[in-house]
Amino acid sequence: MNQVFALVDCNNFYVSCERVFNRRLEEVGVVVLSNNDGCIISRSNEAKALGIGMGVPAFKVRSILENNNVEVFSSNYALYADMSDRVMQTLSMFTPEMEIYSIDEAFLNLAGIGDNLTDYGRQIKTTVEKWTGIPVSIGIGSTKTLAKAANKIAKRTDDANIVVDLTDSNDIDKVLESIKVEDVWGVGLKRAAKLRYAGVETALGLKNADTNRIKREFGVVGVRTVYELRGISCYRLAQNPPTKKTIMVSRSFGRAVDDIEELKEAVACYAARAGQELREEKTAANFMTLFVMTTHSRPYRRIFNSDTLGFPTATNYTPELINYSLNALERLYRSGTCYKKAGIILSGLVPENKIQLSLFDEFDRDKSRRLMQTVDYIKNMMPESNLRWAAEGLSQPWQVKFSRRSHRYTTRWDELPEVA
DNA sequence: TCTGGGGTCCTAGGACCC
DNA sequence: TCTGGGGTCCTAGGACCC
Repeated sequence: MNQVFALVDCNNFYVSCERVFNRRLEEVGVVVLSNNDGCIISRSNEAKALGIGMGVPAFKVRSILENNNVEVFSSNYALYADMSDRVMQTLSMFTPEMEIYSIDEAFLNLAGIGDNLTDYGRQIKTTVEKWTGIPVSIGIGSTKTLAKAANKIAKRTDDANIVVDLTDSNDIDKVLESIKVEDVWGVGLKRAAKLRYAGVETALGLKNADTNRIKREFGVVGVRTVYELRGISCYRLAQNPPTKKTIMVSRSFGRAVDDIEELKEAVACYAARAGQELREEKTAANFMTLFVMTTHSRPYRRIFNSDTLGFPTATNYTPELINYSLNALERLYRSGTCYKKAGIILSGLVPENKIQLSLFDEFDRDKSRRLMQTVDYIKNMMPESNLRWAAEGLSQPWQVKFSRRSHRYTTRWDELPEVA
């Protein structure tokens, strides 16, 4: 049987989440900023029309924002993650198999659904919008890359109800010709420049490119993209989230930090977060890398320094992770230097029930596991409790800034929306 | 003055082994 | 003086994605 993929993508996702709880934001320019209110990472159509680019630093478009009364929000990840869950749950009712590809996108397997895929797509779209308040775009194709392309077309069409189905299309080529090569899934800045230099400017051009040449210039990844454009599927649906291979927790500070005590708090905080994620994944780490980054300093250099170490026994026990990370920090820290960012990368992840115990292990693993279970439980049930390890500090002056965050409407009792 | 965070996969090259 | 061939594993870096 032929494969059929649908790509469902939430429109301007973060902005749409804000709009669900704030009617005032309909039909006006809205943007959402990254951590520390640094960059623009989500824009309403009105904001896009003002020429505000994706990923641009907020300070560069400040006057545009102010002159046009654009509503500006800090990121509210608790809200977005919860809204994402709702969307994904709704989608899962329409397919036996789906892959959650990112916070705002999912691939659905629609093979065997029948002839009228467009109708089925519309049904999905209306249901998601009705149940969650989030508008979505849907593209359908015989490969993931074609579904992505179809989605692109759906997004740029004015008709709000459109679902683009390329499996039904006799003139896929005509559609592909209208897509710029840099808009093809898997073609980024570098590859696009090289392709254009070689005279390939559209998705159609890439589809018809000589595979030997593509292989030479772009390796197997490039060839796969060409095949996918030709309707030969190279990427399967990845089911029930594949286990992570690394876990990274890193943040820029709200301000420059030179005091090692403050740095220690931040690092302990990231280690605690990383440990929690390990346990959520039911994995333990064998390696840890700590990195720190200095502020920009003349002449425009950022110094990045890192230290990797292997644990004697794979672990997901937070106090242990904090200890190791603080030791690593002592090695990296140079007094008199201003730091702007730190982060922890955990790798060599193994299932927690398959930990190879060291002969000289002195920890009571069972006791520590129960302690972590209790801590995680309290944190999940009572996020407002602010339960944390002593090493994470109390006032946390280095904390990331979210000066314009909306309420966490769906995950905090104390921030429920009010009905006037 | 102010530029996010979290991932994956592939490749080339070096170390090492027989 | 001549100086093989094949394989694995690991790592760093590049490119891409959202």
